[in-house]
Amino acid sequence: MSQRKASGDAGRATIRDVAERAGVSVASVSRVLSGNYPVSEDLRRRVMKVVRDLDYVTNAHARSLAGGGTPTVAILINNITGAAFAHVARGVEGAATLRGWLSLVGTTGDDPERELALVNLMRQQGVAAVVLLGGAYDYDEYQLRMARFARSLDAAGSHLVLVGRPPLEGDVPATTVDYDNEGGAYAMASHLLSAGHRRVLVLPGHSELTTAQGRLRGAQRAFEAYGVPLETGLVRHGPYDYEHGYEAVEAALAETPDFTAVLAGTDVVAAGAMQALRAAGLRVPEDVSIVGYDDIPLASQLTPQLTTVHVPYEEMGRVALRAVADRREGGGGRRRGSDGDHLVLGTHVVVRNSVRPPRLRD
Amino acid sequence: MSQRKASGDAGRATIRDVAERAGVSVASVSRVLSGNYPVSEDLRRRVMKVVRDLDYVTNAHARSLAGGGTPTVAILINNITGAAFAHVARGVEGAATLRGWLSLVGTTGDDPERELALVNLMRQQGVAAVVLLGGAYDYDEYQLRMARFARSLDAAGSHLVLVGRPPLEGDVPATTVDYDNEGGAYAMASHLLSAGHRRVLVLPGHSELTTAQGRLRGAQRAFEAYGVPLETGLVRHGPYDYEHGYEAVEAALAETPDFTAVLAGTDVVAAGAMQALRAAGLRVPEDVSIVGYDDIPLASQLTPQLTTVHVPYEEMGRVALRAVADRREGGGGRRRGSDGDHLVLGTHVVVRNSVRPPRLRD
DNA sequence: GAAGCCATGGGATACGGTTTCCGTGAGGCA
DNA sequence: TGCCTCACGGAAACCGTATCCCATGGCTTC
Repeated sequence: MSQRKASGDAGRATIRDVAERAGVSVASVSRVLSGNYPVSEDLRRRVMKVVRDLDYVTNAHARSLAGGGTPTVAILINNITGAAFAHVARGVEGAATLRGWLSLVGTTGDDPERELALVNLMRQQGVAAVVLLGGAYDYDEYQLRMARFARSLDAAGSHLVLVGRPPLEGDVPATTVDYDNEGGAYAMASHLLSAGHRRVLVLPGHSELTTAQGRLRGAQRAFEAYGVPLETGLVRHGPYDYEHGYEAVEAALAETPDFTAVLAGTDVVAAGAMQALRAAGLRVPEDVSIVGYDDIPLASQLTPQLTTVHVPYEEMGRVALRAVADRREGGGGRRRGSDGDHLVLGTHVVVRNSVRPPRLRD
Repeated sequence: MSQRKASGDAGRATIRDVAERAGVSVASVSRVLSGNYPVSEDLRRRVMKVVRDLDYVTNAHARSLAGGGTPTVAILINNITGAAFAHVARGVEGAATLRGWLSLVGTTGDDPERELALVNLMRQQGVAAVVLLGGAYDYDEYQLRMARFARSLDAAGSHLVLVGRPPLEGDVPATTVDYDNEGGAYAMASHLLSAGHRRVLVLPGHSELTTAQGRLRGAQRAFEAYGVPLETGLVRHGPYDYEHGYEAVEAALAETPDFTAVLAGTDVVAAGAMQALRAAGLRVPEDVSIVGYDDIPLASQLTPQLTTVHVPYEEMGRVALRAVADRREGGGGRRRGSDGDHLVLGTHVVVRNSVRPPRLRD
């Protein structure tokens, strides 16, 4: 009685159960199912019937242990509810599905501990790649940390992909998919400047976030190009959220109320800024112009619709997955440091209705 | 030379490599790592040193094949960029992480084929549970399809969880986590009615979507309770998106322009409706009131901030995971059809600034 | 001082597939 | 008719880990 399983067993059916019931060998069942070996039509029919009867599916763990198995990509994200990240995730997931790959997802909540734990967890899972989403904090430790991740994953036959953050320095086995962050900010600021705005409230984001740094740099370059000084008193740092946009505008209205436009680091920040302006009795765009960054759906759902910078988030996700898939098929023998390790996608300004030439206020 | 692996091997290190290098048996390494068996301090130190040197992590596939392994929950979602779904996903993922569980995610894109493929894929992965997110289309086939999924997963030792849709009929091994959809709509409609609105444009959603049906039913009940007829000419069905909200209001303004409020099936639909009203020169809420449903962040980011129905999406996700975790620990021997199989969470109206008493228009 | 016990470590086996290596039967050609 | 080849089925060796069972050594106890 301690044989194999009892017959009326509740657990899942094994390939042996199928073989036995079909009166064939285990190998034959495997061959029918993987289809990489010629089998007679009769055998195939017999096996498939039992498979349907038993509602059998192969055990993915056993399969990948034995060599086969579905490639899996891990998506690590700060906050799954951020619209931008969600779009990248969709790009990755969509492209993965297209190739029959699986997607694991984990959220780090900006916690380095959790990030480390997740990377290790994904390493255990033997994922083909780990995709890290979102801007990074530019601490000294960061570079070392990522380099360690990259090498660790590389040694395990996996691969690190950074999306939406600057590439790692030195000879690190990682791929970066980035967008022209600074260029977008340059174009956006130029748009405001060419409309005649000179005193612009800038809300770039956290000063230590790489994306915020790039956006601020782009704006600065545009101001320089126009020969307009970017007053430091009109630059306010803070998190990429609605509350920050609201409060920053409130504070600015109290301290330096003579700005005629707001250059927000994010569409969500722009939404907060817009609300605060309205609360103060100012109209958008008649009294104050506003622009955002990201071009998430919110941008076109606000009234007025927001002029903003389009970032190809979903495309970035697709590109990221394609990069790892190619590398995996190409035998991974690519030399490091080659161009394929750093992909940059373009951004562009989307003009909607939130910008007008400035007009004097009382 | 055809022994095991070459020493300078590029693949990941195995437990045997660790054992060999530490001069102990494989069993000892396993015991040190899982920590469920007494080992001497000396042994632990020796093993851990080698583990660090080799940067070894256990192979999750082998582990789960051998009996151990991290439980995994699969989240199946129509569209990952929907804010509501994202919040449920966050709830599930957060609760999963808290317990050391892993989260797989897949998007179905409303395609039954893909849904089936994903359920099977998840079955192969041996997931502890499959969580299906979002409203369902009330076709005849649906009940059968879900019942088949439920039994199939149940037979494989997994479990189906439906979130945000009505429970399955009959004796089906599935858990449902739902919210008081109809009650929320009833309260929301009552809010408008008690403000004095009588002619209300209702945009419930697709007529075959279960959530839309519930929201319409709730509104109807409220109108009945107030003794006000709900005119069918003022009910317009359509998808839950911004464009539908916009177009429905445009059409209504052309055909039946005497409504004083809009009861939107979703916050996003409300955003579209709001935009269309503005485009027609109407003010919100002075000329027309608007209410939404879902209470996604967008609702409070619009101007004016939207009065809407709060749905505890994230909480639902947490509850869903807790349900499967409990069932798994409780030995799964629960009788079916008991109360634990259908959980309903409450909804409530969140009053913001998008409703005013009606006033006559020209 | 000897016997028994507890604390540890090691060897073997099972988990569920894939795949290689053979064996065997059928069919073609001389 | 006999031999060789081709095509497919079956047995067994892994994949990497957990765990059961047993051996061994030191220590307690009589």
